[in-house]
Amino acid sequence: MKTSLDTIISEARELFRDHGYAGASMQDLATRVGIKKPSLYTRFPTKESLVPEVLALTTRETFDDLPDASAPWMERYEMVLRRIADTLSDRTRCVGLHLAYGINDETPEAADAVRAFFREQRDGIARILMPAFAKDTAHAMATDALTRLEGATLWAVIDGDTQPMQRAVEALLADARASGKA
Amino acid sequence: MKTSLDTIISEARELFRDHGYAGASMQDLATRVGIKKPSLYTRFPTKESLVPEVLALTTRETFDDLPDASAPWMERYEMVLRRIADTLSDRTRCVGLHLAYGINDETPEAADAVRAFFREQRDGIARILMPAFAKDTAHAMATDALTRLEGATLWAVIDGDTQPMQRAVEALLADARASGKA
DNA sequence: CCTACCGATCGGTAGG
DNA sequence: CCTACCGATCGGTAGG
Repeated sequence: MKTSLDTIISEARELFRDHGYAGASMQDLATRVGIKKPSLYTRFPTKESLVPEVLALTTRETFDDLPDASAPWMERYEMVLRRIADTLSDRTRCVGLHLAYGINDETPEAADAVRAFFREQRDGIARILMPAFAKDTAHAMATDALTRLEGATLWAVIDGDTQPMQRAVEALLADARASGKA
Repeated sequence: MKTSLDTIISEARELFRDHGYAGASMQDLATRVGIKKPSLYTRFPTKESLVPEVLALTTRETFDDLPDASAPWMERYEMVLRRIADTLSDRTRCVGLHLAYGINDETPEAADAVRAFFREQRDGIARILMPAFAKDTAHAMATDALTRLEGATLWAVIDGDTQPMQRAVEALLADARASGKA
């Protein structure tokens, strides 16, 4: 029975999240999915090639099945922020941030994928805010929302404390409610 | 001529910041400071033992030479936030965050040092806010300030964009001015 | 999907 | 502060 691509990508994500790009090994990944290391290389030509797949999976999980654009923007905004915050609280670290910190000039494809990932996250959130805010404002708000949620993972990592994450969500929602057009 | 401890610690910090704990090698560090790898081990028994030193240096640079406690709290708060933000913008990544994400159960001394580092950062900022806020409020504000500054490094890393960092500083200062006792 | 293997590099040590 | 070395592990390949 062939090990599914999705299983490999999902396990690779756990390794990248917990150990970073340099700290995650192809041998560990092979062991996790129950095959030998050379078999991994029949699906993925390099370790680096796993990065775009891992991030694409995360993008899908972030934005799939949101209420459609006919729903109130505030409802959609709240849902996406809570979804991101819950995932980060649950997994402690953000795989995108760990990869962003860990990739460098020697892994340019991975670097491009990380950049694209966070731009998609930001643009996806900004689009939700577009009905109620000017384009530039929506972009800045989306950037700052991600900034606060990502930063809050620090306390989850060192203390297991997810209160800063919860405070960030509530503050962001209150800001949006206070300044957005109904 | 013996290579000074401070030089080694400072160079180790650059490596940890840019490559993380797993990605920084003792060989690279030795090459940077111009000695052979075994000579490093006459000063530091393990790679892990560099972590507390690196973070202690950073704590000193964060809090040394602030205006003393007789100065207005807002002046001291602004100075420490700008100092942290400028360092993070300048270096792109935060060494503490990269280490926090990279250490694990196999490096317990490093994990303890990272925890202590961020508690000191938070407590140092909270103490500055104490004259104007209740203790719990000051702690939460300090935690959230660090959260936002650390999160803003994301955009510095992926885009070289330091505007989110500047927005975070201005927002934090405005919040403090609005809610603090004169 | 496997066994077997490659050169390079890892953290760290022996011994001077 | 050095030369020389240790076993382990790295990403990746040959060949079936």
